[in-house]
Amino acid sequence: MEIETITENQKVTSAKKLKKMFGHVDLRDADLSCPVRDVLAVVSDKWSTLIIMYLGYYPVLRFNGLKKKVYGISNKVLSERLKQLVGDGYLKRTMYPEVPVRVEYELSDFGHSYLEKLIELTEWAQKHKDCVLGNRAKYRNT
Amino acid sequence: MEIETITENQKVTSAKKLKKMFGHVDLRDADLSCPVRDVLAVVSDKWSTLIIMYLGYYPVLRFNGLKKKVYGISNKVLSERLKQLVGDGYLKRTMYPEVPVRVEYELSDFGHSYLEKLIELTEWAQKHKDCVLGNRAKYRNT
DNA sequence: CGGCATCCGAGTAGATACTG
DNA sequence: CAGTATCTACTCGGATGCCG
Repeated sequence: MEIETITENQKVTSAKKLKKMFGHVDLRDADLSCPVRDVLAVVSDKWSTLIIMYLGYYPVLRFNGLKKKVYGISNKVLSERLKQLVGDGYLKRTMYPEVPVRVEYELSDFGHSYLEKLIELTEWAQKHKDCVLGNRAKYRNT
Repeated sequence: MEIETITENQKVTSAKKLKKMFGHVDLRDADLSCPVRDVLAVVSDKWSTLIIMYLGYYPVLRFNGLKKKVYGISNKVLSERLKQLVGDGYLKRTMYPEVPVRVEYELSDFGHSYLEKLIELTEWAQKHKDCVLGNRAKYRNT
């Protein structure tokens, strides 16, 4: 017993969903036309994920605040990611034209919706990490 | 009306989950100690995702079969990803010592479990892609 | 057929310094 | 404070050729 058993039925269901998703898409432009890939690009990114998670934890953070939380990120990358995340609508950016300026970042509703998915995924990952690590250990005979 | 509304309650729930997840983790080694990140690494990868999805669609595929399906992937990367996916337990690799050899890849139960998560995420992405693309269009004034 | 070894080019991250 | 600019270093993907 390693993980919960996957029934044949579930497999078929998955296959059907996949068929609906890209069964009709020509293979050749699967990654060109795929907007999903595009959206998923955010998941892919280590820093973006951390930024979003920290903003789910601390509702509002400023640039240097984020920089402290997201340990190890450089100015450049943080600023890039923030711009991208704001541009894609995950974050809301509010600027207060004081002196010195104050800029606050927080999750948008869309960002929160995304965060929920991200948390689900993370929970799954935590539940199964031992499985992966176990497998990895077993194959440590290169 | 852009996306389903996120209630305050949901936000609080997310925050609590996050707290449980890494509230106790020291920031400094968040990405060192984080096994989740590790597991998530697979999601991050464009090719791995495609491989897993195609194997959810076609139950069994061989090297060159995969290469045809996962259009545009190079031998090197395919072989790397396969090795990694097999090593992490997502895929099962069966070799038939015929001449010429035949090697078949299929999803393990763990892989199927992962695929379900992946599909969920993809469905979410599809549902929200317009939102992202819309946002992106709005911010096209750099 | 099912890969692995090698080389090369492009993109990306990181560190540091500087500006409104 | 909230970034931008620049330079370097390194990784990663793609193409090609070879081997059991």
